[in-house]
Amino acid sequence: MKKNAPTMKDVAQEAGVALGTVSKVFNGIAVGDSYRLRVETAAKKLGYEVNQYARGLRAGTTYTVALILPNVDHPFFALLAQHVCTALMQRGYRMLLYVTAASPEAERECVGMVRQNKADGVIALTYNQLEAPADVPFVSIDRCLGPNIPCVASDNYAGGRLAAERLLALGCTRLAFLRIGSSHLSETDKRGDGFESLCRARQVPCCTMRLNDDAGEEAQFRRFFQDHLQDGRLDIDGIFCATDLLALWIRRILADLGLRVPEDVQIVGFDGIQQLGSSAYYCSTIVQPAQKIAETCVDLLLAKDRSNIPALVCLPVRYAPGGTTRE
Amino acid sequence: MKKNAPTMKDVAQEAGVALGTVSKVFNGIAVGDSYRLRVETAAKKLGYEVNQYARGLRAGTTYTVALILPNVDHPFFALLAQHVCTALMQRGYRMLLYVTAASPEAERECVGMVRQNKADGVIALTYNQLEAPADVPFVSIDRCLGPNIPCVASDNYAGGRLAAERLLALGCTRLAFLRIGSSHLSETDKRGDGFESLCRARQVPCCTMRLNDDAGEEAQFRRFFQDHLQDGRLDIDGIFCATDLLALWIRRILADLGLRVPEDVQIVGFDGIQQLGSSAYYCSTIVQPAQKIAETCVDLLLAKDRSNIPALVCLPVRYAPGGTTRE
DNA sequence: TCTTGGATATGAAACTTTTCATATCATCGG
DNA sequence: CCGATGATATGAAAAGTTTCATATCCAAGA
Repeated sequence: MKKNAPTMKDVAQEAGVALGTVSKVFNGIAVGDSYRLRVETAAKKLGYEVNQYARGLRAGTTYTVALILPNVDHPFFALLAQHVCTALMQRGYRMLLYVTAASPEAERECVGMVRQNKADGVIALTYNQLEAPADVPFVSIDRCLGPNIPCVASDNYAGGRLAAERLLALGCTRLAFLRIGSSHLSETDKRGDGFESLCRARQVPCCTMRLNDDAGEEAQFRRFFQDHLQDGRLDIDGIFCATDLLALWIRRILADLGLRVPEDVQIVGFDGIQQLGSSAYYCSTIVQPAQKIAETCVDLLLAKDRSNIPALVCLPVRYAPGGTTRE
Repeated sequence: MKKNAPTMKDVAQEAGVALGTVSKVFNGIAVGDSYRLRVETAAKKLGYEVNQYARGLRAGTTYTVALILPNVDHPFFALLAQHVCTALMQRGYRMLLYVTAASPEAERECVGMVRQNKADGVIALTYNQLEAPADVPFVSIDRCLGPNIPCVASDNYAGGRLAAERLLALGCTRLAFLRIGSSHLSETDKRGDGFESLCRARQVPCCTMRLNDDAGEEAQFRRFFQDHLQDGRLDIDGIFCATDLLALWIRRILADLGLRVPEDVQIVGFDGIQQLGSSAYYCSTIVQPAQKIAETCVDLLLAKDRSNIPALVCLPVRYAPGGTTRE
């Protein structure tokens, strides 16, 4: 921090106006034009900039929002972080980023850190159910945390149905839903619900594999596919993976087993990350509207009128086909 | 921000001690044990937490560092952001993230925003040469900004040499270096220098393609390869791409042209992003030590003794081979 | 001309912390 | 037993802003 930075007092003196007038100018409050001009030129001359800490102390508003994410090297989370950051900056706010590695303690700690006075609001995507503070505006992504905490998510249920619909439209007749990790009661769980619901409605066989994330994931998947392999042919021809990253993984396992995508099996992922869109993979995906999610979170958080904030906002997803030309 | 949060005064009253004593307790200054205990229990009872804004105002230290990046949905930048965030949190700091979209104005604006008083220090990776403020600790990544601004980077030159060495070791005899965008005078330019230097030393032919990033990139690449294509065979058998993302792109163009990787052409990228490591691509990469870079930046920024800060820190890279089994 | 009203500039108070000069206390050497 | 010493608690001042009650000004209406 600069040592002897010019203060409002300096600007006021330079401009020959009162302290309060300078304050008004920098807060966009009505001030006579001649005054405004004098203040602005004086401020420019002195190189004055508002001290956010003094402002935060006095006014209680810091123009800072905290974003809490499990990590940011997952492509979807990175996208989210970027869009939240941009949306905030457009509105004159800055973003404090916390990464938790999905550990419950870290998540609680992060919420604690922003709890009292380190941010005007919090946007969080947590893997664990935690108690959101009632005393700071809070928006949750992908998980309902409580009656007064709005939750923003993709329409995961519709996304799951869409995935099934598209696989069927592609001619698949025996579907599977694959996910990793035990249910953590988030909105994302509804992907599977939607998928299975459509399968039931169309009376299409659908098997589900929920994988523990604690041990030997890859081996479990290999066994799963070997169980479904008969005479070198898979008795599954359409797979819906709960995330794109999982889709990439599955795709590689299938390749190792000598199965071709999309000729032998069709794969649909979920997230809409760039890599999967690459035609080299031939996987389709259900695209989450990352930018829309980010902007919705920011708008909800910064809403002046906090009287009727919705409990859950589901945003529409879309289907993006994979590449169609074989390498 | 919480409305009527307990203050130090409340804690002091509750504990029956002076204000200054409470302050000392929260700043780790020597205090009698009985006093410390009383303060701590009182603080816990009241749910008191230090108000960072009052502290920032009075003490001038905010325990906040700004990270300025062109974007965060590039896998390498995401990795960097994550490691910087973690390193800062471990040291009791928090991270303010700014994304600039690489625009010169946005970069200058971001530096301006943190200039006076919004952060204890700045870590920046900028695409444009800009004037770093002298009044706030500043560390630059991948670009030397001035005599008093330390720059942290991978050893790009050695990385370029390593790439050439490995391609030759794989049996390649006619190499090419591909990069996108005009030189922007950053450390990353040295990748090409190192690569070409080793080619010269070994007397291996090496052509370089620098691509303007303003128009028809893909078409330019296609033409480049078509110019080098004779009777369906490429007169290049080893390609070094300046970044992994470019490598992925090139790989796809080659596939479209009917060329196989790695049978017909070997590709080495640079960055060490996860996706390229995936065996589905058969591209090798020069891995940048993202975590080490992040930690070095943070340590340099937070160094108490600012008397002998190095001007440039080059960190060692390593070679990571691509997948070896064909799908 | 005098009053009234609206608009806007003024300056002191408040926000919560850290810092620093002063006050207090116990200990120790003489 | 007394004065000096070192350690540590105390409380006022200061940091730069916003807010609010008050003061000022100018124009309009009587």
